[in-house]
Amino acid sequence: MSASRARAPGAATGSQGGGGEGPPAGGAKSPDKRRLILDAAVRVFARQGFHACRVSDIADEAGVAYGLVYHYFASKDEVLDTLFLERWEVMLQLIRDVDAKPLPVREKLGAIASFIIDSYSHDPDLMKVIIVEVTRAANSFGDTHIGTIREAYELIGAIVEKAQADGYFKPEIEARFAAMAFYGVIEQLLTGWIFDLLPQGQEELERAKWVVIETVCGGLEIDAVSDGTTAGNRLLR
Amino acid sequence: MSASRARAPGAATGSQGGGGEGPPAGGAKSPDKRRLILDAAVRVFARQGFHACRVSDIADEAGVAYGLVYHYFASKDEVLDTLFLERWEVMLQLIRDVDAKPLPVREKLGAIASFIIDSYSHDPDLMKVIIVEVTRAANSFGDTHIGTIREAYELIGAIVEKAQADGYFKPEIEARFAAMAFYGVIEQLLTGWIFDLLPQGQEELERAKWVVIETVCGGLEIDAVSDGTTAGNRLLR
DNA sequence: GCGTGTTGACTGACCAGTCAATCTATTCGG
DNA sequence: CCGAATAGATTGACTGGTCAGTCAACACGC
Repeated sequence: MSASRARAPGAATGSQGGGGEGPPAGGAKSPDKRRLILDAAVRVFARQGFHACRVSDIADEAGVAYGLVYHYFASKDEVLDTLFLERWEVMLQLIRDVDAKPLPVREKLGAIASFIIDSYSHDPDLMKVIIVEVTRAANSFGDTHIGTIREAYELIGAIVEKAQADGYFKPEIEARFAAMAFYGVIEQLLTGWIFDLLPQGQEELERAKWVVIETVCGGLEIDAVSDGTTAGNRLLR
Repeated sequence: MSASRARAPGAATGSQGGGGEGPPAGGAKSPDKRRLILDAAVRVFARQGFHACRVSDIADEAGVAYGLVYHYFASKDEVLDTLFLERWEVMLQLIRDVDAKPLPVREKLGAIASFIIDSYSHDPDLMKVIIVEVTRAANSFGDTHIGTIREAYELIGAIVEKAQADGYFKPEIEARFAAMAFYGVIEQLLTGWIFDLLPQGQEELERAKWVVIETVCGGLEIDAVSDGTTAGNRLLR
């Protein structure tokens, strides 16, 4: 119906502190059913996929009645929209913050790669859902959020551009392409973990951060220590 | 039900020569309705997405009766399976062929990147469908074809491994990771074109091949002329 | 006794897949 | 050569099941 409703004003990440499921116990209201539904949806979407699951699966997983899902969300779509936007917004903010700091490119891009990989490490299901059902779904959801997704690419592109202007990165590789390449490497690694094509111990994830930077920056940087000696030996088609 | 049927033994790419739609006219049989349906499905899947389209949309697009789709294919799924396998098999063969030739890594990987980008250039809709509906769909189809998809990664990984053994690529970046990175960059560029986030003239596509190689190989290769001087300056956390 | 939260049975639409009937081409006996 | 028999291609109305979303009623705090 009326386009997007955009609930969830603040960041609202936190909570989820303790472990148990059980009833409220404490004094305050019941622990935000809305959040309960959202978290359950992540699990269900990750397990069965957005299209293959029913709204009742989400309700069951959350342990609430079917109708309550529609009390908090206008539609099944809105549940996914909310999950995506909530997380993507956090990432956009991180990129902006990182960009604002006076750091070398390697560290800026490293911080972004780390954030994404840590996000996966912290909540693999959520990242799976975002990537599989939104980011990579050119039809349906990808189309709806294309503007938001694009913003991330542009922000990264701006970082690359600045690095080029400062003489750290080769100017002949267009910044937009470089940004896509950088993001593509990260997303493909996540995909590898999601599909279980790549080993995913804590150690591997940590090492992957280094690999991303080493691979991409290595190719983007002007050769070596900018000593002048080894510059432009084999490139320049 | 019974798993895969795997029609389409040969490659069977070609056909589709002339332009017009109209009735057969000539003498021979009507031009392979099966192919007609497959080609129509590509267009419909690309336009509406696999889940959002109805089988009747495919039949309409192909200009055949609804039931005929089921004469040639056991299910809607099988149509997509066929499209994917048909194309992926061609790519796997190309990678094997390239690997068998005695070429420098840059040229091997360049040939693979070129093939994929040319495939997109030649039939964007088909590549869009394969990437969006299969390759990146961790649930449903991605799951079904995971083995076939993985084969491509492994083949590329083997190329990287050999390059490492020959001393062209850094041994400290695991070959499997490097292969994912390489493929990830390409897929993300295609995604950029599919979503219209990146300019896509013939010139851009051609240039992209170079960017992929320059970026990835640049990061993977042992620094410059392997002089020993600039090695391991800032890495090794 | 009002509003927010909560329940779950119900409905209306939608669509994958079926099937009996019709059409077309090819074979073959006479 | 012709017409009957056979097999495959083609048609589209119909069915059965599934599910997103609705709604009337109930719970409960203030």
